[in-house]
Amino acid sequence: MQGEGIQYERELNEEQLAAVTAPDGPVLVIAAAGTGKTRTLIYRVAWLVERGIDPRNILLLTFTNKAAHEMLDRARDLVSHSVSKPWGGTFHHMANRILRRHAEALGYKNDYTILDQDDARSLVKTCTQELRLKDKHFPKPDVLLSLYGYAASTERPVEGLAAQRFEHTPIDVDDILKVHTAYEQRKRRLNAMDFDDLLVNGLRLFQNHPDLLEQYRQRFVHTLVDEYQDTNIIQSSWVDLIAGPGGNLLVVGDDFQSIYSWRGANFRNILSFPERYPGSRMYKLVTNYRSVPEILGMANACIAGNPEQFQKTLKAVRESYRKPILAQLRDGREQAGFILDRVRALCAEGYRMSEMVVLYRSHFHALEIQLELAQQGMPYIITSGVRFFEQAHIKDVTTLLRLFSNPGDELAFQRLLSLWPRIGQKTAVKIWNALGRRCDLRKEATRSRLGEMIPAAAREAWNAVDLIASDFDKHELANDPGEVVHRFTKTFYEVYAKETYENADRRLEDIDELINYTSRFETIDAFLNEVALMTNLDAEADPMAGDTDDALRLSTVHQAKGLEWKVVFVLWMADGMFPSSRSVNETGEDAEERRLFYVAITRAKDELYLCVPRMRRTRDGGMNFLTPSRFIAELDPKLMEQARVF
DNA sequence: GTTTCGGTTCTTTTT
DNA sequence: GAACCGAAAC
Repeated sequence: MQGEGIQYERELNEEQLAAVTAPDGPVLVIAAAGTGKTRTLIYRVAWLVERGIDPRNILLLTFTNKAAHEMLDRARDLVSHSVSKPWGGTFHHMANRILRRHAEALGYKNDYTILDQDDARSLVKTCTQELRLKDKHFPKPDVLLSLYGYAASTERPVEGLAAQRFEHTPIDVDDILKVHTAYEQRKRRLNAMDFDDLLVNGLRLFQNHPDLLEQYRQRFVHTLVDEYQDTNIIQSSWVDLIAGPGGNLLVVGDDFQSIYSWRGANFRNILSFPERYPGSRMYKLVTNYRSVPEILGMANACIAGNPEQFQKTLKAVRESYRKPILAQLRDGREQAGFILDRVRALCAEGYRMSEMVVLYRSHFHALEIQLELAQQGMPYIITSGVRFFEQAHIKDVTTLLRLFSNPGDELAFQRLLSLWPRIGQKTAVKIWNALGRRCDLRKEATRSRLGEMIPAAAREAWNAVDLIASDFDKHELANDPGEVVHRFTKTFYEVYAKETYENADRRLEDIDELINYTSRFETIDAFLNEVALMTNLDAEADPMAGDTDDALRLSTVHQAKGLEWKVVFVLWMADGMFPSSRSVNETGEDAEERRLFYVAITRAKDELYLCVPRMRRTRDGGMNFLTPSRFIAELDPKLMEQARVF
């Protein structure tokens, strides 16, 4: 496709073409699963550029880094004749990009630190400890953080939410608030923002500084938003401001696939778009190219009864094939056995392992099948719970970078010192305070004072860091994050890892991969700025991914969103597991879980297997009988085929 | 007083 | 895995 040669009529269907060539002004595109949503967005960008819009004046917003990369790459290919490139990235990414230039307007310094989940967790933990609230029944940092995060992303006060959530517990809401206040103060003192702060401050910046808003409004003549159904109120307000009333805003989404309400997403943002933007146009994409009609039939049926949605029915274009298969199984072991058998049979039919996926509600549901796959030597890839950049060893080796970049980064300081022998939390805090709550390793005076305070057992470890620090300016290490990590690993962490971890080799390989990855960044600051907003390496960077061998993928349904496979297995279709009892109990509804089930079904192109085990082993060795998932029970049995198992 | 070690328990979903 | 707890070691 060479720029001017895009044949819109030939390359798009009627529905897509209408959306792509929509006139200026607000546009809502309801794009059901597998109807070419990404294609539509990309062609819209191309179309705008062809009509004379400078790509730099186009803003493309997504939720995940992966979607951002995919779209920006494809859009840039399509408009390759143009010199400039569209702006784009995740909401967090864009907020960060803007805040880096204007954070001072909100009382931060522009070199603020971004706290990832792990950092935020330890900060909340410290706050809880300092307030002497740490006892058995006090909520864990993760629980508190999810509450605070939910409050931030729904613009509701913590107080009311806390009262609600801890209603039938002895927990004092005042204590929850005290920790919250302490956490907020602490972040300010550290000049740090967590993920929610990025969005909240991004919005505040535009609300409080109309001059800045105006500047960016002029910059972004056209705004496009992907997965609009997953926006929270902060994100949608931010988009409203950037676009302005009647602005050139095109949002794409599918209310059927809204699955992030637990982190504040509000699918009413998409439902109310027509009212919020009077005169907006709406386009619907319902022609599905992905799945066979049998799978679409089930998808349509499973979601139809949900309340509050834009009703739509997926239209099939593919030829009739096999019905989805319902496999009734004894327990998790039989389930694993069944899947392995089917995978082998399908391979014999000509499918590749990488064309199949095993989906489940929660990570721990995949335990048994993982064991079975490993035992039988079948290759698999799992997108696990812990993200690449949040693994202990990766965080360990980046602490030094953080401290060089921001000498006031207390979290980094404490993590670094805790790696050394005979230094735990208490000692680290003591030394930090003695240094004046700041540790600029580039200053020789700081280094010698630190050296004096280190316990004898930690001397050797300290010397390794001292050496890197004294070389820092001489060798311009600020411009070489990989070199710093490399030196740190060679002179200290390699030995530490071997002493600490059973699987040290694998972890050291990860570190090599990390060093390799840093080469694309010119400075430590540039690297750190990106790293906090990244999740896992293989989703981001093509050099690492791509060449993975043919393997079966295991994934949560959430992580599978937007992807497709020829064959899909869904595990543990039992009430309490899918739908998750926790979700149903907390919200009192199962509509979102049903949407999640819809997402799972619509990932499948050719074949779909729903596994229903009858019982599950409990931790104490007993057996639990399971009720088949309501999502299966409410479907017409004619929509599926019973599997003969063994 | 602190740190370390060993055993135990628990895992929703993500930027 | 990794967070947690209690007990032993420094």
